[in-house]
Amino acid sequence: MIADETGVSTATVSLVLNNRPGVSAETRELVQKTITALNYFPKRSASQLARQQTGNIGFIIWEDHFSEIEMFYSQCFLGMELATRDSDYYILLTTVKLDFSIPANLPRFLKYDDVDGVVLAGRVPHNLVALLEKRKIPFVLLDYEIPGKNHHKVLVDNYQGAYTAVQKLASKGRKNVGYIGGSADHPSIKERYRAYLAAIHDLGLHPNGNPLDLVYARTKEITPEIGIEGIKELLAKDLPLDAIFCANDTLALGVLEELKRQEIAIPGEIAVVGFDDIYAARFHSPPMSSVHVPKMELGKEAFKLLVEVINNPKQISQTRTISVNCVCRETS
Amino acid sequence: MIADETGVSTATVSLVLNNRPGVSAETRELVQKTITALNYFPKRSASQLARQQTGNIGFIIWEDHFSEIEMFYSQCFLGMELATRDSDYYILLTTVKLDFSIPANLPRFLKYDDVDGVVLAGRVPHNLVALLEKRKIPFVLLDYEIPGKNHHKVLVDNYQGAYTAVQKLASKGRKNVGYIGGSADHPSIKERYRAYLAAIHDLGLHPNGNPLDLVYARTKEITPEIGIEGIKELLAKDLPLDAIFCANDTLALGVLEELKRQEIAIPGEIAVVGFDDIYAARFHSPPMSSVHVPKMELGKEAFKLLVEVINNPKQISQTRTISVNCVCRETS
DNA sequence: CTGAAAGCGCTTACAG
DNA sequence: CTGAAAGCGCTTACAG
Repeated sequence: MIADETGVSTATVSLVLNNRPGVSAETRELVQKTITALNYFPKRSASQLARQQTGNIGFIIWEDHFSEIEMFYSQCFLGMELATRDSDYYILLTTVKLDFSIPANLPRFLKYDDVDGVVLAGRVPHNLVALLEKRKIPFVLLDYEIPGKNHHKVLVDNYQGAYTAVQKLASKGRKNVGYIGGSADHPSIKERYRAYLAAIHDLGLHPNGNPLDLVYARTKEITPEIGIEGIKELLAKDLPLDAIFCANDTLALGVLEELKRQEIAIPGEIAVVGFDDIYAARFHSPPMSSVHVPKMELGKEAFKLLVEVINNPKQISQTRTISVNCVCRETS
Repeated sequence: MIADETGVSTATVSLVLNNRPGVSAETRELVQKTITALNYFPKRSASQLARQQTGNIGFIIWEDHFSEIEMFYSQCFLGMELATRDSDYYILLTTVKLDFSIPANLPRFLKYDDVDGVVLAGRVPHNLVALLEKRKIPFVLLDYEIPGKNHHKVLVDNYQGAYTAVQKLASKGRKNVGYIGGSADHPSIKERYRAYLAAIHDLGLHPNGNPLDLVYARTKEITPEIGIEGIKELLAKDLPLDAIFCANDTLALGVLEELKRQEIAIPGEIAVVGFDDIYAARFHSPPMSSVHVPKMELGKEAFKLLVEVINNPKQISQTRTISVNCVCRETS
């Protein structure tokens, strides 16, 4: 079409379309011009076929995560979609169950090899990851990792975030900082807990020398109820307690609710800091202090990493860590 | 590949692949077998190129809607994605701003003609819709309509839902049912309001003969705060009031909050019913009564309609209405 | 620097 | 019922 119009060969048109050398300045300009004049765009399927790529990348997320009120991963997706706009990639979003059987539950785009790479957001079935490895499909994990495995991944700096949060609490004069957490087997939560312990130790925030006295850490799936239970249990101990660091905002929401119910002043008597900075935290009344995680950034970074991996599949596994900071609002 | 293995022509393989007549039972079976044996799948880009289609459908949503805590349209998307799995379509999800300029903000898949059709979820820029019409790209509106225009669309039965809600309230002996709404210019909200008025009239729920006394309807964007304002204003009138129907759950959440603050018994003194049945409604304490909207169904239906439109572009505009029902929980 | 040619892997009339 | 052939619209060596 452009070739007809300009009298140049399609080969040359292809070269300028893909911004490749080997074309004289004049022809390039001529072609360029008629391209914009005719509002021409190359047909995707044709170039894909010729290039032997798909131009798609998959975004896989546990269906529960996608529907969660936190919208953590939806925001990651959004960031990724935004980043994608400057590229030629399209994203294919699909959800999976954690209880994942192959090939029954395999996303279509994996079954039919319709993606050049995949990002896996949050907790995903390990056998899915194993399949990706076996099939040598480039992928990166987003806010998740599999212990003992070396995968490309982008993570939140959970340790730094939690440490900073406790530090801030200490800097405001809090002496007895408790911890409430669920999902203790989750890598991220583990890190946050580890950082809490370290900070308590480093900053001399031991209550009576035994920091575990102010710790409520369970393996159960995180819900506001766990937060409620946690704060109840901690309060029942009747030890000095003037602040709580929660492993995430959902828990903190529960904690706040219970403190309110017991008419304990926030932050007067007890300060509360969460982690993730979800919408509900910012819009809570009073607005909640939390470790802000830049979710869109995470998605963007995952995309960038994935593209690198696609272009250079055998590079060694990379971990990209996104730093975070604690934003103080009215609960601390 | 399959052709080589079986000694049949690629043309024949293509026929069985696409389940088309004109192949003997034996050859068909032979081909079928080696297809599954070799775990073969046709290459998408090749068939797309030959068929002159893209196999993609776009899902366009206002970015604010996508990030809203209600997750209404995310759930629609999910339902659509699920429906899509039995088809050959992939969904390309993208967000837009309401303030939409062409071509600057045109989604890539529209710019490059990479979709066979589009579903527009919720409120979308009207100039975008106009562009779709002009370009003759098949599309369906999901939970939205443009007054005066005849588009393919799938809607919630807002009228029936609202009417039923008021009816239920009446059946429980409520005599003075108020209304609180925002976004009064939104087609769905209008319908709900219209149904409220009709129900009040039909059921003889006039307080003092003037139903508008118990109405708080604003044009402002819906937020819990509008709900708070609304109930405050209604209460200030000091008229008999024993129930509130809210145009949606977000408002109802605000109403509930304010009633609690004022220590008005729910539903003892005032019953509250919302609309949409978002997560936050079900998980509110106490669980909120609401008109349940099957969001995943909506997405599924939109997909089905779109496919029909793609296959038969010149059919006259269809409106598919999804019926809803009021689920009574503890606030009514 | 430029074009002719082959190839990517399908589908679709068209003969036979 | 089946195959040979052309075509879909690009890209990529390869000559010149």
